[in-house]
Amino acid sequence: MAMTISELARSGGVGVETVRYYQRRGLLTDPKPSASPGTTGRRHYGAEESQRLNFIRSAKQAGFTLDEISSLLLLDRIDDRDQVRAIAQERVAALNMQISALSAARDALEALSDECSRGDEGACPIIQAFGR
Amino acid sequence: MAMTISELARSGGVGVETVRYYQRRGLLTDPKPSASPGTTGRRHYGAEESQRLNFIRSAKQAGFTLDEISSLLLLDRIDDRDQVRAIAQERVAALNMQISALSAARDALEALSDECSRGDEGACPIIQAFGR
DNA sequence: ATACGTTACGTACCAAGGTACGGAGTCAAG
DNA sequence: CTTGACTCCGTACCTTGGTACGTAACGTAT
Repeated sequence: MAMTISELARSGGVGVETVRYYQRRGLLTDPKPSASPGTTGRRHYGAEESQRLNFIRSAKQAGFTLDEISSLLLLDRIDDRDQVRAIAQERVAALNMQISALSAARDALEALSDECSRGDEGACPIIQAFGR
Repeated sequence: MAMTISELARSGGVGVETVRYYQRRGLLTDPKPSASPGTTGRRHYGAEESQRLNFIRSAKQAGFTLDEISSLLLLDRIDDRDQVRAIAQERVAALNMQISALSAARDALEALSDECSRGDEGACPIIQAFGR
């Protein structure tokens, strides 16, 4: 359960440098290196840090910025349900907009690509049509 | 029809600096300043540049990088339909994947947000659940 | 005990896509 | 004819999210 930094990184599917970067950003706690084994000890991480790291990964996939993730972690610490929910719903709304935008772009692009393969003369209408 | 750079920028919904940046990147042609009005003339832009700028905007929304947009414009100039179509379909595939990923994230986030508003005790389960 | 792999720490660098700034010239309206 | 807005040009800087590098000290397997 006690992990070194590289084990923690592996458990979260990121690199060691990324873990350190998150620590610098305050997203992961930076435990004092335990002085037990040597004079300059190494840091040890447990399940909690691993969970935090996984949360960061999921939240990033959901489109949260590291700053927003930072806020979420803070709000979780101070137990502010309402704020957490508000941020989450804001993100859901943003995701919905983004999904529509991407869907529209995909449909347009697909239609144009089809048109492009049907005709034989001249350039693809993609640039012309997309430039409207 | 003859526009100054700021009119062109406005027509494309971007800033003047962005137009210049696109010119530096080779995405927009950089016409020689006409020497007709003064000694050091200003550049004049027409419908073609405006269309290109609009194309860039649309393509960016569809998730193309500026480098890819650059390629598309080149392929359009040399009339390489097949390549244009191939790039477009690649992008369609990427868009589909991205859309699924975002939809999954939205669904998860929405479910968690609902759960969060139902319970009353303790912290929102968002961090815990997302951290799995 | 010696070599190899990690760790810690600090600093520098990267890519993408802009955005800002300074200085000089120029155009257009009052 | 003066004032203010705009242009040109070059260069520097910004944000986000990392990645790389160098040094020194450590710990583990042989």
